[in-house]
Amino acid sequence: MTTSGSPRLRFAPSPTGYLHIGGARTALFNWLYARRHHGTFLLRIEDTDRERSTAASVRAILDGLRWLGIDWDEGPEVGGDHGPYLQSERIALYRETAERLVREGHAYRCFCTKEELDARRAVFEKMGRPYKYEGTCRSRRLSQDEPDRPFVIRLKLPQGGAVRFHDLVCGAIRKDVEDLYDEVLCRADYVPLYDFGCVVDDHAMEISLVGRGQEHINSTFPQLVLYEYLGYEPPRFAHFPLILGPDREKLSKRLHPEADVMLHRRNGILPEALLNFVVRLGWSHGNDEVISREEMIEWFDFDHVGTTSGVWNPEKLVWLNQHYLKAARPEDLEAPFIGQLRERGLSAEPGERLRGILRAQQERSHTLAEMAELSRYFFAEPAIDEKAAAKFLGEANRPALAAIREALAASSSFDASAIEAAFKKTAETLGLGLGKVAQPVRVALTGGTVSPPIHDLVALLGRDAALARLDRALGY
RNA sequence: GGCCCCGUCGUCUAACGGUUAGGACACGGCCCUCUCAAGGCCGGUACAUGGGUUCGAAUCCCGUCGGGGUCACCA
Repeated sequence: MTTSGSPRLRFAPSPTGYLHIGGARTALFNWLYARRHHGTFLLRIEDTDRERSTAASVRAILDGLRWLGIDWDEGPEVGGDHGPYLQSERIALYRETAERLVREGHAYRCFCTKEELDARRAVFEKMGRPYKYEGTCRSRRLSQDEPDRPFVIRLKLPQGGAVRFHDLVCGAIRKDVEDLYDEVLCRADYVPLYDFGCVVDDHAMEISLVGRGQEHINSTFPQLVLYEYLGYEPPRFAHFPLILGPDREKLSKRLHPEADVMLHRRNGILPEALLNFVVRLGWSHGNDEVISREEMIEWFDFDHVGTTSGVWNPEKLVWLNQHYLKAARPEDLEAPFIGQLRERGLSAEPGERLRGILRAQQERSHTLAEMAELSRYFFAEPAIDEKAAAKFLGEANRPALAAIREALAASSSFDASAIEAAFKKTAETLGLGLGKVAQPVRVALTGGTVSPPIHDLVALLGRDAALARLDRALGY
C-alpha cells in the first residue's frame, strides 16, 4: 500500500518525560522532509511501557512540539484515518499480528520467567560472556503448553544469513543473523515491545520513511526480519547522528539538563533560534548558518545529514538567539518578555512603552532572560550599585547631574532627539565629553553602568521618573 | 567484551580525486563608541595514524588507534 507518491513520516516518542532535544531534532528532520516533499507528518505515541508512560508526558511532548512550531497532520488531538495514534489503543492489531506469526512458524510462545532469564544472564556475565537467549522454548510443542501459564511471544530468527539495508544517511549497513537473538515481540497481554509495535504500526500507518537516531540502527535488523516474515514492504530508513553532551555522552535527560526543550524556553531562548541551532547539528547547507524555517523546508535533505555525532554547543545557540532577538518584531516579544519579568516579580503591560523598551533592549541582549535582567530598572526603582556610585555619583559629577536635570526639566519636548540635543548642549556648555555627562546620568537612572543609549533611556523612563531619580542621585 | 556506526580547527561544519583545506561559534588584536551590545577589519588553530590504489588523495581500500551506540518482558 505504500505508494511511491507522497511520503509519510512519523515521530514516535515514548511519553516518559519532557520532549528532549534529540527527539525534537528527530521530529524536525522528519517534519522538514515531509513538508519539503508535500508528504504527511504524523505523531504516534509509543506508550507501551506501562510503568513509565504518563499522560502528563504526552501533554509535555505536544506542548514542546507546538512551541517549536512543528505541527502534525495526523496524531493525537488532530486525528487522522490511520489511528488510533496511541499504541496502548492498538492492542487488537498486535494480538492478531503476533498470533499470525506464531501460526506461520515465525514466532513462538516462551514460558521462561523473567527470574530464570535473569539468573542465566547472571551466570554468563560472571563468566564474562555476553548472554543471548538460547531459544529454550523454540521447539516446545503447543500441545504441551498450559494455557494459563504466563508467556511472551518471541521472534523465531531464520537459520543464518545476514540482514542488510541501505540507510539514507549512513549508506550500506549489514549484520549477521547470528549476532541477533530471538527477542520478545510482545507480552502475554499482547502489549508490544519496541521493534514489534514499531513494525506493525509503521506498516499500518503506511509510513514510507523512518527517520530516527542512530541509537536505533541495531533495532533495524530484527525489524527487517519482521517485515520479511509479515510480507510487508519495508520503509526506507534514515538514521541521524547522535547529539552528545559536553562530556561526549549521548545527550540524555539524566545527565544533561539542557536536553529539556522547555528549559531553553525558560532560559529565554526563542523557538526559531533553537530550531536553527538544532537543524545545524547534523545537517548543513553549504556555509549557511542562519536559516529560516522556510529555507529549512526548501533545502532540507538527507544527503547533507552528516554521519558523525555532534556536541551540544551552548555558545552558538546563544549567538543564534541573539540574532533572532535582534530581528524579532517587538510585538512578538511582548508576551514572552512579560513572562520573564513576572518570574522576576516584575509586572508590565503590553503596549507602546513596552515595545519601546523591547526595541531598545533586543539588540543588546542574548536571551529574553538576560533582557529582563537588564531591564529591571524600567519596572522598579533600582538599587544603586556601590561601585558605580563611587565612581560616577561623586562630588565631581554633581555639576553635570544638576545641569542635565535642569535641561531636562526645561525641555519643551521629551522625545529621544530632543533629549539627545539637551545632552549634547549640556556637555558642550560644561566643556565635557558626552560620556562625562551620560555615564553619571546612567548610574543615577538605572543604578548601574549598562543601559541603552542615554537619550533612549531617558525618553523611555519618562520625565517624571527621570527627574525623580536624578534628584535622588543628587542627594546621594 | 560481542556486534553496529563514526573519525576535518576547542565546537558545529564545507569539500562529493586536483582548493594556499572554506565558513560559523568561541578566542586574541585593532577600529567604531555616552555604557553595554551590535557592527567592521585582522589573526591563530584541523584532514587521528600506518600502509596501499592513483599522475594526483581529507576524499577510494585495508590495518591500527580513538570516540560513540547497542546488547531487557525500556523505547
